[in-house]
Amino acid sequence: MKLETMNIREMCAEFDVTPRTLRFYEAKELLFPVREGQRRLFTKRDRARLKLILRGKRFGFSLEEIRQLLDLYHMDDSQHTQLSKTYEFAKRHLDTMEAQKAELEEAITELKEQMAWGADRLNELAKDTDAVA
Amino acid sequence: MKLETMNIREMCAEFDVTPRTLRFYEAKELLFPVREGQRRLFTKRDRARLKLILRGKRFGFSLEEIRQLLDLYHMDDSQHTQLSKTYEFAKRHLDTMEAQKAELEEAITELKEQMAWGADRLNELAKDTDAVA
DNA sequence: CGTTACGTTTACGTTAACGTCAGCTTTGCT
DNA sequence: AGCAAAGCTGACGTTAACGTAAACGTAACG
Repeated sequence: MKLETMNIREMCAEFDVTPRTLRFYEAKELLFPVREGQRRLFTKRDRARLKLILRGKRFGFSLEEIRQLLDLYHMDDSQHTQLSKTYEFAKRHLDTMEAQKAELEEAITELKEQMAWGADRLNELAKDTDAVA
Repeated sequence: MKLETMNIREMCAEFDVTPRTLRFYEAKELLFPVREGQRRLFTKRDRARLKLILRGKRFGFSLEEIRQLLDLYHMDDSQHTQLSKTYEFAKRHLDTMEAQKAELEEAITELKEQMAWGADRLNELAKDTDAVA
């Protein structure tokens, strides 16, 4: 079973992106599909990376930042000398993510407060309408 | 005390942005500084909005999305007819933020796992080095 | 064996979010 | 009065992240 690979259409369908996007990510060295003739075949590794790429984008990271981060999830023993450096990078990244989480929680709280205020206004309006009716 | 307003320099200093950015945000109707002659004076309201703008950016929202969201924090009684609509919009936004929070937590967990793996590698390397030494 | 469908490369176009620069006012200081 | 600093308004430049279109390859299908 060599169904480990997917063609470009299948990738697009699974991740809801365009072919252009996948080719663009390859050009930027975010993905490394193998070739069958001239066609691209995306491996399991590419799918794992793409998932991380899209997630990173949702968090507001640039593709360049994401490219660096991807290495964190592909550390292997061939990178002994870089491992320590990569680990430090990961740690910093973790810090920013936890900061982001804290800020997000604050934002959620504030928004909820605003919505409570809005709900009160709506209730008052409803009461007025009832009184008139 | 009319120190409620700040000039453009003070704003830049406080929020670490350039004058160009503030003028740009005004052009995009994200900020509404009053004018003293031709100069801009940023009010407390502008500062509150800018804070939200910058936060929104850190979460990966576009300025246009942010512009819509800003109204949520400035609902007043002059918007009776729009209040309900705005409230629904806020609710959807809250959902996306909570989804984002969930995803962020997942990402943090995964990254920690990767780092644990990396820490193990580093420990092994240290042991090998000790054995040789 | 033609044509339809899918894929490729190359290259120019587009949008968002500012950066940068030129030229004009206004203000504060001397 | 003179002049530098701060601010203003265009207007063009720039970068990231793709979109879009042209021109070509090739594999399967009727």
